[in-house]
Amino acid sequence: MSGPRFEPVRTVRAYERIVEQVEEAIESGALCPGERLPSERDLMGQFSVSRSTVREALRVLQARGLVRSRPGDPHGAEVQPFSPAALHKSMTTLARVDELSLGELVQFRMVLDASANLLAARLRTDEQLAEMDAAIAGMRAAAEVGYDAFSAADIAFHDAVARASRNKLIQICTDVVRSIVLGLVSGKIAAAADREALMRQSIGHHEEVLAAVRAGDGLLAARLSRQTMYDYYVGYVPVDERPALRALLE
Amino acid sequence: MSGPRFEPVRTVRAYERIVEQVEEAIESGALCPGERLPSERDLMGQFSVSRSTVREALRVLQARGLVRSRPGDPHGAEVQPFSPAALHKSMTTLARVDELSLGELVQFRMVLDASANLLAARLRTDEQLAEMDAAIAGMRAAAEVGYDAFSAADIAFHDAVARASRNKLIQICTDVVRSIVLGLVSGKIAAAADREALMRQSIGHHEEVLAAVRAGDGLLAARLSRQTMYDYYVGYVPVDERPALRALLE
DNA sequence: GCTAGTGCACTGGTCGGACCAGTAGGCTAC
DNA sequence: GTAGCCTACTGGTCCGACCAGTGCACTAGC
Repeated sequence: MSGPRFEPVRTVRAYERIVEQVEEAIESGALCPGERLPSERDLMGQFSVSRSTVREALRVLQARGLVRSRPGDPHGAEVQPFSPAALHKSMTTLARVDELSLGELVQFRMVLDASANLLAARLRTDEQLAEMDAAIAGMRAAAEVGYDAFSAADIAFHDAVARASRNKLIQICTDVVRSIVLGLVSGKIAAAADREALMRQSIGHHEEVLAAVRAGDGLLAARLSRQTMYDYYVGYVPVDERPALRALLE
Repeated sequence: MSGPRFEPVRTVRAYERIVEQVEEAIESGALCPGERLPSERDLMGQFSVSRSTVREALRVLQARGLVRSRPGDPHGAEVQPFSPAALHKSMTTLARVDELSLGELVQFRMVLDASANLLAARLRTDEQLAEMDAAIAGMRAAAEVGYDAFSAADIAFHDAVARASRNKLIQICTDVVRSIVLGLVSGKIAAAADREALMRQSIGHHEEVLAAVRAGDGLLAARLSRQTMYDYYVGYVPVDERPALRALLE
């Protein structure tokens, strides 16, 4: 009964075809980071379209973080090395549209950080362990300076752990979600009256986590890191969201 | 010694200012999904720029998934509800550029799915439990039909678990990473000679996981789900990446 | 000889105008 | 009252133009 299966003809914009072709070239490795695209005027010849169309395609590619163009650059747009900037942008948008609550974000960080610690405890090298040591030393020193410095050292520690997990997706998501969370609460933390006590407590917690990582006890490291994160942020999470956070603690 | 601190003047393109303004309007809620932007010709008046500039801004907004324009639509571009499409796109790019290996992706799925199961075991409602039951029944029925149907039912189960976790970030990331993984391996699974045995085994594993969720045993559900995912995909992961996956298993 | 300075050719960013195919909704003819 | 046409408008694409900025070759000076 069914005749030849006709598929709906999807009209494809000219600039989309260009985006697809360039994207394909980059993803297939035909174009490597650092290499240059031809100039817009060359591209309009190669694709047989007008410059407006070429430019719209380049805008899309730039929005996706694949290329970057600079006015006056005689070499054309530059193919960018991958950066999680686009990922970061869309996740930030997601959070800002208020689709995501602070509780969900912190909960996600607890999940990611715990997993990173679990993996780090089992996969870390001695150099990575040294990095974590250095980061905690930095936290201790920075606590005397102020919250901003402390926060930076704190980030360095978590980054070292994430790197030790050897999972780039964990690293990227950790980075993205953390910066969103900090954007939401860093002002409140900096203004907190008892932030010195908070920082001192946090250093102690981090030392315990590191000890577990050093000992190779992944489960302990994961549990401690969850608890550390919980204690640090629970005060800023609305009361009705806290039970969901506690559901992650044993 | 240091005079007044001058910051470098960052030249901002006209179209970027437009993107920022519209983005702000959407993220602040001044523009809601479903609402329409003025026509391009109106916008060029409001922003005092040419239509090319307006269009470049719209291309960027469209690439970020915030608006969508249709040729001939007399009402102007439509503000889109948030969709993880942009997130998906950038993560897919990341995977295609080979920044992400299959091992890392599967490992990330293990982390997400285990967390979703842990939370689901502790937060699920009876309706959600019924959804999971239905999904497993669907898997059993679909296994007779073929791999595609089975895969769809499998997805339905994991989605139900993710929803029960009550964390939208987990749901979204689960969805995105899963579709990338499936894009990489679904062909191989469909072609596997022993896929019937694989499906039957997988159903059994899922039933065990669901039993743990039903019993409220979050730790068990998490461990079983990690193991299930590992067993299902380990055959497609390069041998040298497998130890990292096993590091997630107790 | 080499360096410092200049000029040029070309770039991307923006503008304005033009045409086309498509759509929605009002209007007309039945 | 309804079916079908008409029109005003849309977004997609093209063209040509101008500007400010950049890199490089060339030149003038040491």
